[in-house]
Amino acid sequence: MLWSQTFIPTLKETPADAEIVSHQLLLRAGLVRKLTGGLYTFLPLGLKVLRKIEQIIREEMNRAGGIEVLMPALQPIDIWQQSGRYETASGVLFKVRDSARKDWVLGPTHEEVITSLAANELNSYRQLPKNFYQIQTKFRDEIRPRFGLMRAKEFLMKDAYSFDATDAGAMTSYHKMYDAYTRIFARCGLQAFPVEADTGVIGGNYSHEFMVPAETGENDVVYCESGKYAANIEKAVSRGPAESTPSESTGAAPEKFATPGVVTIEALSAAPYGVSARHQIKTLVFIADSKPILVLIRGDDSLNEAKLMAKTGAVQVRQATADEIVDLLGARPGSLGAVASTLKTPTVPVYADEALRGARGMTTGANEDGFHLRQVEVDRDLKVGAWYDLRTVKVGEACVETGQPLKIRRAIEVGHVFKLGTKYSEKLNATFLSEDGSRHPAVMGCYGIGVTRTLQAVIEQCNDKDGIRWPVSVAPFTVCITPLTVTPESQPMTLARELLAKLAEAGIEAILDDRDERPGVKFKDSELVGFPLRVNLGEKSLAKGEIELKPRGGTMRMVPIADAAAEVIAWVRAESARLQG
RNA sequence: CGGGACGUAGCUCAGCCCGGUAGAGCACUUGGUUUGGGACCAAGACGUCGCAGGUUCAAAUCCUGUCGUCCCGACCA
Repeated sequence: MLWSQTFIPTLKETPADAEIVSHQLLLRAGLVRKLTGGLYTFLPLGLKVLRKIEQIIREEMNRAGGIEVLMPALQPIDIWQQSGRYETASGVLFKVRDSARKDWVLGPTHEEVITSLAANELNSYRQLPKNFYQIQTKFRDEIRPRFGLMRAKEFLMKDAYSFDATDAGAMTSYHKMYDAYTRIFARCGLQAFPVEADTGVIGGNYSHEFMVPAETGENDVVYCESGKYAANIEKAVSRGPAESTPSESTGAAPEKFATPGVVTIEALSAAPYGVSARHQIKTLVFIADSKPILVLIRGDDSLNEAKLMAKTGAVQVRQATADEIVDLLGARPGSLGAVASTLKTPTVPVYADEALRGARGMTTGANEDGFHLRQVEVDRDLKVGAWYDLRTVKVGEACVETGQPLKIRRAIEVGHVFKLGTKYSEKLNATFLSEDGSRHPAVMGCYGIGVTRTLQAVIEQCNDKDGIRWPVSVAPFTVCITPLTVTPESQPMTLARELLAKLAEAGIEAILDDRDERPGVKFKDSELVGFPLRVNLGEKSLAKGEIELKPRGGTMRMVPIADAAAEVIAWVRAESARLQG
């Protein structure tokens, strides 16, 4: 490929609306251009990278037994109503109306479609297991698209769906995908690691996310340095808070005291009250699937809403408004409590975090503005409907596996594997006949990789002050041939064309920078775009019979003209081998 | 949806506070000189100052509304 015959609009300056380095480099290296918020055009080099990532995914999915299909992006709403997600996922659904005024959905994911297919086509245990996958555009009405391709309204995703006859079979399918994902990210040159994950609206009961460590990620990962435990903070557990919960008896009954104007944990910890956060019970009011619930957390802990949803099985949870709270409890936020004798509506369900078990000598709101209760004993004074682990793990707490202090870091989620069970197969009638003639719903799994997000994650992880540093496996071109003179019959240009042809013969994709630009411009551009290896052909070196090999981010090496092609091929093969996993 | 910032040339930005004929650098066009790390000189082209309304003799500048973008939060498969 000749540089002059493709389209690589590099930018010297950083675009104002790109905040994080990978987004800036996507634009500066001429890989993508924005149409509007959350929608991007892939330019030739960006598209080449995308295709290479897709190819790696295809190879590994095929190796793991995946069968490629392509499903419609435009979907009828009835299957979404059938699965129950027309309501629960309505926040991200793009809906469109046709000329007959019928409504459709632009697919944000494809469980409904693939399960409909399975319902029709997979009728016998003899056909199982099956694992279908596709690489396809997804549409999600993200509330706030951001960071370029990281969170977009339209993006490319690889999604796979497995169908098994048994739970054990489903676990095998799951682990095949888990292993395939490990290989895929390694081959893309990404350091990605699996963590235990919450399943969210998609449902199911077992799940891992593949995370790329990055400060700009949108996820917090809790991990133990031993490597024996890692989990998304939405799911993470520990051996409990660093400081124990008070359990000493302090009195025969709760005692009401005036706390005018005190509506925060901090204010109650300060003089003149001096009730440490650890001695307080935080009472939160949520509306879970349209019904109010009380959630109790120790004062120095914070509620983990993902856990609340997972543990209570609620599909939609939101904080109650101030008015709803006054209606329910007769007091405003800041004076709320769950002490049974103060509850205006004693039937409201009360869920408490495990850390509050057996707590005594606690202080909590009196459900009367400006008053709190002290000497509260949880077992004696409260009616807790259910105990759950609802708190968010904090740095330094003991790892459940090793007891070592846990750490937290930010990360980008590039892949997610779920064991779904029979949630969708039951609702959409994807059943099969087993050997004994009985009918069962297929046991499903689903597995996603954000292809466009993976592309950007590679940039986020592989860059320096000069630009991108593509791993050879996904680089738009592995070699950039750079003659410093480009007049057609000059020695640099002649040798450059010969080298391009020899590399092509060896199956190596190179780009020849035939632009009539000063050397500095070409060097800067090739480093910005991030080709793994640059070959300089300049009059000075050629006069000495040498060609220059400059790996991106490495040191220059001179090789005899005659050996150039062989040296380049050897370098590329060695680099590729390193990523093959 | 709440909070914040910003919309001026293709890009990065100044001008706005304090109203008075639209600016710089880069990019682009032409000519010349250069040619191993984002060259230099000269000439040139490029704008309904996001949009709509208002105040005013006069609005990029002040006021109101609106649209868009980015960030934080909420939300999020």
